[in-house]
Amino acid sequence: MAGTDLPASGWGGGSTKATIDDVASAAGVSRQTVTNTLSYPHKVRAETRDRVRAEIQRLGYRPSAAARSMQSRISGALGIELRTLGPGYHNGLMAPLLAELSRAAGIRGAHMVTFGEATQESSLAAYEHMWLTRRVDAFVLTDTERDDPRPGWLAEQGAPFVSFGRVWNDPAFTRWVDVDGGAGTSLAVEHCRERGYEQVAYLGWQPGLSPVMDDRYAGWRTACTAGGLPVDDLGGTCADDLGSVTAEALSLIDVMGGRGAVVCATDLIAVGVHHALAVRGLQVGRDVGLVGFDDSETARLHGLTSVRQPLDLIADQLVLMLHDAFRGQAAPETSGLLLRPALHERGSTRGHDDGRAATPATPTTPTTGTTNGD
Amino acid sequence: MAGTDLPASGWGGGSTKATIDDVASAAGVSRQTVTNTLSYPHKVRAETRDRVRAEIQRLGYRPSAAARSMQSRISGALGIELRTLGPGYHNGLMAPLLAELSRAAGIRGAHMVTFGEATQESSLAAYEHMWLTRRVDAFVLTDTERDDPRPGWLAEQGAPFVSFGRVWNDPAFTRWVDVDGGAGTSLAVEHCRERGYEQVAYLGWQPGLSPVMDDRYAGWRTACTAGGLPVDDLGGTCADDLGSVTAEALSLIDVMGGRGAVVCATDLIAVGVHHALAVRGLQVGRDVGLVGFDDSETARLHGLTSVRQPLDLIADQLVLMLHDAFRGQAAPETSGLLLRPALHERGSTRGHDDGRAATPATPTTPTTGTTNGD
DNA sequence: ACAAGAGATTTGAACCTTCAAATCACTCGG
DNA sequence: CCGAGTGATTTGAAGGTTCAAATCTCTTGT
Repeated sequence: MAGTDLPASGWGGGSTKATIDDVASAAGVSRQTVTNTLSYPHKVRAETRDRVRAEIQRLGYRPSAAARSMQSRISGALGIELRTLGPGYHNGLMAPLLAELSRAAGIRGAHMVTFGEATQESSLAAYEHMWLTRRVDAFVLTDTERDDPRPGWLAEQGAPFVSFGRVWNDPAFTRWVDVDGGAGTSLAVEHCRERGYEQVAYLGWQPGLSPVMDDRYAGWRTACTAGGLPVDDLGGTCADDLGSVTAEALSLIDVMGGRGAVVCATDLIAVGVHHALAVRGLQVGRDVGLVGFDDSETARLHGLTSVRQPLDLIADQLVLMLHDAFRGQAAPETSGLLLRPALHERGSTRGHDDGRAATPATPTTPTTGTTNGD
Repeated sequence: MAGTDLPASGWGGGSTKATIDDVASAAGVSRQTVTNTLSYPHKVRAETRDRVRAEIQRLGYRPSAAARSMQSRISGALGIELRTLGPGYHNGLMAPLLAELSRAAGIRGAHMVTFGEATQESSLAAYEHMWLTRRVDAFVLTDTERDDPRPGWLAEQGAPFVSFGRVWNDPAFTRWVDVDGGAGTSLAVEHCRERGYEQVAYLGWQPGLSPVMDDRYAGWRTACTAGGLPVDDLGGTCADDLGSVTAEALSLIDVMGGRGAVVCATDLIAVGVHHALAVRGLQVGRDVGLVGFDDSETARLHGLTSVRQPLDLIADQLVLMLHDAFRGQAAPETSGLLLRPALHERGSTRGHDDGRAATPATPTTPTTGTTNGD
């Protein structure tokens, strides 16, 4: 037995679809005329064009992405890493962002390719593989950390990339889009004031852990002082567990005397505060206002007013920047793009009910359909 | 001005990387010898092989995915739709699932491609595009609904596909992986009993809305009757807003007299129950046990015991099935694959504290790093 | 009626890889 | 010392597309 002597690849079969030659011979023209019909219609006589188009339609012809990308040396794919370990795995924003990126890329004829290693450290190997095999033209980075090795490595390889979130290593790198978290919390403070809450507290992670969170804190502080609101003893700090959140929330509520509002660094923290309010027998909205951050599913269920990141715009801009980067255009000189979030108002900041109609908490029946998650 | 007369595509540039010919001439051999060195090393003399390998290393050569896939007529990509509208957009399981799929596909030399239309209805057009351009070899379906048009269309096109979640249209279709939700809630009931809760209530969406949710309900009911636990008046039904959840939770708690446990259809519902407990002044775990579903980030923060879907296995199996489907192997005859979830135990079912040490709620400091979400 | 030119269409080449077939270099038995 | 056989390596072809250049077919002015 000689052995079949094939490499242990995979993905055998493959079905047959119409090629450009099929269309050409069916329409009685040459390859190039078909190409022209698709790309430069004005170069083709109307009569021929119609005939070719009819055949394209009939045969369901579409240019093969592989052949096309080989010819052009452009894959039309943008890579984005998804980690199965560490933070980001449960990042509730990742799926929606990816959906928006897919949409935005699609408009430009590109698509998103996800990849990821199981091991946390050797993530660069995955980038290298995607890049050297020309599977992707460029990368979208997310969850960039301080001293993140990826930007440096990509730049070294000459691989175009953009980042969702500032690249803290290198202030000279301007191809990033970020959300102005400070503007978000400022917006929240302003909103609370309008709704009649006299004091606005803040609850977030301890300073110095994350620039993003520090930013949100700063936005609260700025808006309060600008609006003549007190800040002393109203900036609370908690860890990432409910006990810590509840304890700190109770303390803040007591400082404010049970009337006021709390702006939170995340929706999850806001839910913790909501919980603390229940413990104290206070009603969210009427007694104490509450604002979350990220407008997650949790916020919706809890009727939480929450700061909403404009994921659609973010995706549009990231893809646009990548497009520019890939075409070798110069990066914007000044800085990246800082987008302003919006506030999604719900019942948790309806105000102290002076008989005035309140924004309802939009009760809905569960959506039908077989979602395997929540 | 004649005009540049180029199609309005995009993604201009493209950087130059080593090709197989570069390696060949650098090593003083022919193309085929390089291929052989990579795919059939035994066919190449050891000395030559080493020389070629050294050049491959030095030049950073990797076969171009496009050229390769054109040659083999296999793209090595698996498509998965991400919607920017409707349910699924905020499905907290999607990102982790996709990460696991990317990992699992990577092991077989494939990768995931995401796509999606902005418009909800014409989603088939996106599938058609991905398929006819041969950008993907096969598809992974999620969030299949009753009367979902996609399975039928894909089958018609001869496009291989698998589904995460049963395909309710067609019981004869067996290429699916799903989580046995009933087993999950049964597990939860059993766990609660072990921890000393005498009654176990259930709270979920109203029956008939979703087969997945009905399944979870059935699991609870089965386990209770099998274990000699009462079920009358303990199966609660709520809508998708906190008010409804809280009201129903309070009623269940009162029926149980403040001692017992509540198994919930989702983590979000469990948080609502948690909230109701706070309103009644009851302590979660010690007084009333609480189990969620999906082991989301919310569950972690709240110290909720939760049913965990084995996403890594799910992804492995989906990719494996797709691999088989693509190679034209026969589908499994009996049925799809129903995986058993596991229980991630946390403080919310620590039991009525008889002095015995309790499972701590794993308080942690927030992870560092610049996550833009929660 | 014919050269020039414009418009329409076809041919040739290249993109990079892999498979199949052909060639080359050796060793060994007769 | 030659033909056969074996192992190592090279050449040819194909896969589907697009660009550049070549060819063909008219129309128009003189």
